[in-house]
Amino acid sequence: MIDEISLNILNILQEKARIPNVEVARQVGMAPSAVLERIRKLEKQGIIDGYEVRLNPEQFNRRLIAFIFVDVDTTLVSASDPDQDRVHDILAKMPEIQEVHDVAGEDCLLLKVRVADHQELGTLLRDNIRPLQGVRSTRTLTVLFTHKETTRFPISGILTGQ
Amino acid sequence: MIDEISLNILNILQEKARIPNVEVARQVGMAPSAVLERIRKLEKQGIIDGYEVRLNPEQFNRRLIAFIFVDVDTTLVSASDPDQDRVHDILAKMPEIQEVHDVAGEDCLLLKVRVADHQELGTLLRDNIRPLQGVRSTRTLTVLFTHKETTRFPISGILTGQ
DNA sequence: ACTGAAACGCAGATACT
DNA sequence: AGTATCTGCGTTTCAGT
Repeated sequence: MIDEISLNILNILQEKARIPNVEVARQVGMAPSAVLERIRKLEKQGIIDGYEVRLNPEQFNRRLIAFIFVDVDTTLVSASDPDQDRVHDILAKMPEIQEVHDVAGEDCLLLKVRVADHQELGTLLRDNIRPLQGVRSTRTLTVLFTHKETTRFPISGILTGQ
Repeated sequence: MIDEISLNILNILQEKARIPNVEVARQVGMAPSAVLERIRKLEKQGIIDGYEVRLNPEQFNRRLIAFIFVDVDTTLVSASDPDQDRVHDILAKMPEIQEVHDVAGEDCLLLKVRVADHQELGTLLRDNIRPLQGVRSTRTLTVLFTHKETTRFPISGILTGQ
């Protein structure tokens, strides 16, 4: 279980992760050493997975988001050399591909990619995705406008595995 | 434009954002004050958008990811009170919904949601999404397994708007 | 735009409650 | 699991280059 204080600390860090420990302590009204101990514990328990810098995709010429459904022939893949990487592993290694999911009911993978423009998307599909062994077909949805995009989710005290 | 040193700093912060400034300075071989100045500048330029803590969804009972296509009747919405929030604004305010995109070619919205289980997904669809004015239908894909999920993207010196 | 010095504030350890 | 205290170290400002 996780208590109100730790929840509070996590909420503060979700707003702005790169702030001094004392500042967190002030906001929760505790001694810095106590807060530090709690944060260390949350990290060790795997509740806190890490700290990331959020970069502006626009500024790095990554304006286009696309979702790609990849129809994979799994029988073909399992029949080949078992030592070789599976399609999803190869895809996961490509830096433009941010997400690789197995989805239910469609017998395929769903990718989220972030590229500069439609030309780069075309290149990625033609040169890196379609030629993969086991890939039967792809279907691509490009994003026109993004209204919301966050990794945050509501946090509450109901913790599992505690 | 952005130079090699700033690129280096950003890469270090992408690995672990909550590290001391001196540590970054050591890794890039510069004085802490110089690194601080660069980071402040990157923040002010909007290249660095913020710093986030990465929380483990498993530990907060958010095991299920779903992608939901929401077919929206835009004519109906524009005919109603123009002051009222649009469907995508209402959806964007729901904390379980992490992403709201307009997608090309389907005349609909694509949502990414993160919930506890299929029951919670059902509740979200039935009580919060389908009743919205203008929502014609929804189609949901649930994720069976996630092979990769990151917000990182390759960064290079080719900056725009500089 | 970077270095180095100095003042200040924080981190992390310890002892104790 | 908390506070109080202390030392060493990091942060931040500023003058100089």
